[in-house]
Amino acid sequence: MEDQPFPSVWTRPRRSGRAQPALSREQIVAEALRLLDSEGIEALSMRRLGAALNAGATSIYSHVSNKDELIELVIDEVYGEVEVPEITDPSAWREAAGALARELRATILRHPWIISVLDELGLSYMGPKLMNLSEGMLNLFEAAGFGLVEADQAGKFLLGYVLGTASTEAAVLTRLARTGWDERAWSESVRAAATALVRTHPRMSALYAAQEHREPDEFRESSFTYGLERALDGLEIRLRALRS
Amino acid sequence: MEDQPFPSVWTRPRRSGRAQPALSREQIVAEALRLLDSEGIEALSMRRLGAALNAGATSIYSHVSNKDELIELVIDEVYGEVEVPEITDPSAWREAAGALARELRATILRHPWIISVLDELGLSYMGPKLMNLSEGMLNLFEAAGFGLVEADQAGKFLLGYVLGTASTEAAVLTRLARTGWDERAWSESVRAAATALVRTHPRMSALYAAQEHREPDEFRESSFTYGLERALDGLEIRLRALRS
DNA sequence: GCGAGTTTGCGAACAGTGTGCGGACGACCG
DNA sequence: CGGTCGTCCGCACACTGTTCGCAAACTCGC
Repeated sequence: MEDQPFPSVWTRPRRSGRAQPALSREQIVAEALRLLDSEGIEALSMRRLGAALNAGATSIYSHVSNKDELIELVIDEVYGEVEVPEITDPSAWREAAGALARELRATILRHPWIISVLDELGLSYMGPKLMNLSEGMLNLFEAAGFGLVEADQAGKFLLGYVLGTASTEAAVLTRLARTGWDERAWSESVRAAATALVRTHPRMSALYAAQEHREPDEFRESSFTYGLERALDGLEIRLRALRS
Repeated sequence: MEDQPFPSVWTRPRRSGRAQPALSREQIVAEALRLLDSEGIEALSMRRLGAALNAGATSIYSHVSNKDELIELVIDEVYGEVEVPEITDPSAWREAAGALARELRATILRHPWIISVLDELGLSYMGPKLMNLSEGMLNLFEAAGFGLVEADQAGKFLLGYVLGTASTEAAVLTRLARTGWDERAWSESVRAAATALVRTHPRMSALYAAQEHREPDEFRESSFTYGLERALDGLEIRLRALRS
């Protein structure tokens, strides 16, 4: 980090050395998260991360065995941002589930790089923060009136929808950030391309024409809300069937 | 490719040369897809792909400007595998939508590497095969009774659920393939880990205990079906409300 | 107080990546 | 026949994750 004109044995400054432990796993994970949020997935290299920590790249390996493991830790950290509402009154379930879904979406959109790392999630669900999230979700849906096993399925259903939808949104956002485009201009160009295909794809071109004057982000959000309501409706009629 | 003892100008075999065009975009995409399916995402390097085509790595760049562009082409190819059912009778919509959802899930699970490339999907929806898919989906939901704009939202809802759920499944599968584990053994170890957390996570440990003797893949599928039914229910009551 | 052992930091090196450059070559057009 | 064009590809560059081995510093038993 601090450059050294003569890297000779004598001139060595303080060897940076072992002053205090200097590096900790928490620090590393936090810095990785900051790097990811500000510059995206391809900015996270071990060398850059090391530099950001005023350390060498390989120093990280004392606290984390792998880049994959590091990413798992970061992902679990992100899961920790999601707060699961607690309810006692079963009639409050719908609002609570909706709030959970919205918060999960917001979390994904706050860290859009997470979708390029989705294939690591298969194991990371053993992470403590995700365990808490799952536990809270089971709690929520049990309080709503589902049995334990069905509460799990209901939760997976809702989270599946949110994950799929928000992933698509995040893909658009990262693409825009990478190319430096504006979301409005981009959707204009898509609309133009779609309207050029009237003959083969009449509904698509009609669809884009109908949405000419909508703000893209407001449109994305209202689409999300539409699906969320349908999902909650589906759960609600199932709950009604269970009660009778 | 064919090794040459003396790479001198005279001894040169036939320079392989320009016999026939030898490489085409279709060929490259097909070979990339084969490579991805058989060995996963990290096996796809330009050098390996070139070698698989009996060509040099950089030859590919004449037909495709980028690795990212190549991946977009491959993704669109995969979308082409999804067949959208056509209906005329509105009452057949539920079955048709369910079939579409199942087929999309099957397609994702057939190409599980696709989730590690999800962040490219943001633009690739301009690909012709995906356009066809979208057009067909709009058709389906319009025939079911939705207006054009709402048909789009309904389709995004259903596909969002499928994408999210199948992504999670694919993540598990690729993880297993990478580590060489068996799905059954893996779910056993997860269950063991979960039951050890009774104090802090009672519902999770109870949940895993209750599912001790289920076959993991059958369980995944039934969870998917559960969510699919809820999603279709949600759409159905909306349709009923529209009709009255 | 002091040597032994463990932990941490890190420079060098290795195998591998995507891709720009420039040359070579075959095919086609005038 | 000459020139231009598109394709093929070896080389090189800047980068990646990770291993190895060594040096420094902290911890602990005596």
